[in-house]
Amino acid sequence: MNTQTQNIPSACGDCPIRHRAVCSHCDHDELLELEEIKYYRSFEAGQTIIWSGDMMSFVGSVVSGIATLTQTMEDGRTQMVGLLLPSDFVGRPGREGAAYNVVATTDVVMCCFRKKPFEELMARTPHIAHRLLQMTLDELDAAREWMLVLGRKTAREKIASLMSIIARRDASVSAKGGGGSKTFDLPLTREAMADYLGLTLETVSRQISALRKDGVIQLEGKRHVTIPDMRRLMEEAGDDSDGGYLN
Amino acid sequence: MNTQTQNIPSACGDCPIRHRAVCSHCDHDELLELEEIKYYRSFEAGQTIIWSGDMMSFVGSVVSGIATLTQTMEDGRTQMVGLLLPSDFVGRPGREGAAYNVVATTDVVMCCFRKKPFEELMARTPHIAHRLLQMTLDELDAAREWMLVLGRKTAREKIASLMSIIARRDASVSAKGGGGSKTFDLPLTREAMADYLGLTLETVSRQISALRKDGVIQLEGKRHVTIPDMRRLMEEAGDDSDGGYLN
DNA sequence: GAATAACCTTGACCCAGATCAATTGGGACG
DNA sequence: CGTCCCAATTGATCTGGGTCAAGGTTATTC
Repeated sequence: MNTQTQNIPSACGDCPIRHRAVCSHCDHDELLELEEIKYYRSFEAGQTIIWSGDMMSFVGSVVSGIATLTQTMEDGRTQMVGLLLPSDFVGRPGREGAAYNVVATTDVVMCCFRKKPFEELMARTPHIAHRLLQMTLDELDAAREWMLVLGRKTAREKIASLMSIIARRDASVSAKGGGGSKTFDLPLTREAMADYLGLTLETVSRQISALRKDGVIQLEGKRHVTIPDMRRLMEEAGDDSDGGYLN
Repeated sequence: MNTQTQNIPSACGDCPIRHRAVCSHCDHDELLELEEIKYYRSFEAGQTIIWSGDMMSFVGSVVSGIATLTQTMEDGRTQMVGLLLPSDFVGRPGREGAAYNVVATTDVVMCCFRKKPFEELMARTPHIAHRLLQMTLDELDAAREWMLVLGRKTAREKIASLMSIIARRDASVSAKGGGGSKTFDLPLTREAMADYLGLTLETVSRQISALRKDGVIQLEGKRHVTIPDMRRLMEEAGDDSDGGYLN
């Protein structure tokens, strides 16, 4: 029952992603121009936002909710290639067709721009182009990080890596700081995690159980996760521990 | 013994990558500015060009030769996350440290720019920033393509995918066109292929032998490959065949 | 509150690819 | 010409994660 009213910002000044999205470097005048051509769209959980191969008439930013980028082979094997959180950019200026499926995992609100006007605006507005370059470089880094996970990590390390990534950008730090205990809700089903990690959903389930049994994570219900010790989790993920991520 | 003289272009006008690199959209004046701050560096096969974690004082383009981007875990597992061919860009404007190892696979000549001056120039020169955005978006697409390979393809499909990628951008089309027969030299050792594909070198060797036995590829020596039928190779790679790649 | 349907967990078995190990082939060099 | 070295091949065996199958949990609907 997805009847919860999604709060759609009226003006860019109120926008929750104002300072992280493509528009974050824009000054007042540029923002006014953007405001001219923007419009909001809502999508329900499960709905496909863009079909791979389709013409793409708009680009935009995720305002709220979570979406995934996936690639699928003819025989149905699918691989997630991106996880879109609020402020992430969708679409590719300067290209006609979409290369991936974009699917709403939760209810999603997007701030859209028709592609043509946006491209023209971008040509005139270095702030936007520059910010988009930054964001694209960040995504490229994330994709390469993920290639290491997919190519070389064990199933257990993969799960730990996923938990650590979600924890780092999604989590609320619990009251008793100490070793850095964090809590969050998994935004993905077991199957979606499997598609992200190049595993089967059974293996995902087993490894989550194993990490729970070993005390690396705690579960309440199926989705609510607590990480008692981030450092421990990072070790399990095979990451350069002590990499300075603690907070 | 790598004593072969590497031909270093003297002026940008003579440069073999003039029309594909970051500078490809530059007009005459912009090119002059770039020419001011550029310098060439040569690296021998096997030499590390940039160490992960090091300060990066320059950015630049590969002029000739082949280099790889790799990530390594503490226990030695390594994953290649990029293959740099002539005209590819190295380095990340707006970031201090290098995130990956860059290693010369063959002798390499690079056209370098000190980072600071390049960043300033970029801020003044939309043509460069725009071209860099394009190239970064292309790399991101390639990385995501590769995530599907790493996460979901079998060893045989992985090898076929690698062959098909190298063939598509590296190959000379043989005289008798027909089904599109192609020939090229593998620029990578079996071990490097393994690191690219998330496999062991033994598995790479076995699968190459299998594809040879099945007539999908032909080998002369260990490196020289002929693809008698590109369409067949694409099928083996599990790619959307008939995707319109034939030529 | 029973029925349906997602989603998740757990078990038993199997196989693709890893691991360990031996051998081959092909330059470069004395 | 032999030898040294390194890349590559091939074989034998092992195992992590896939596959197939059987429940278990919640939430939603009537």
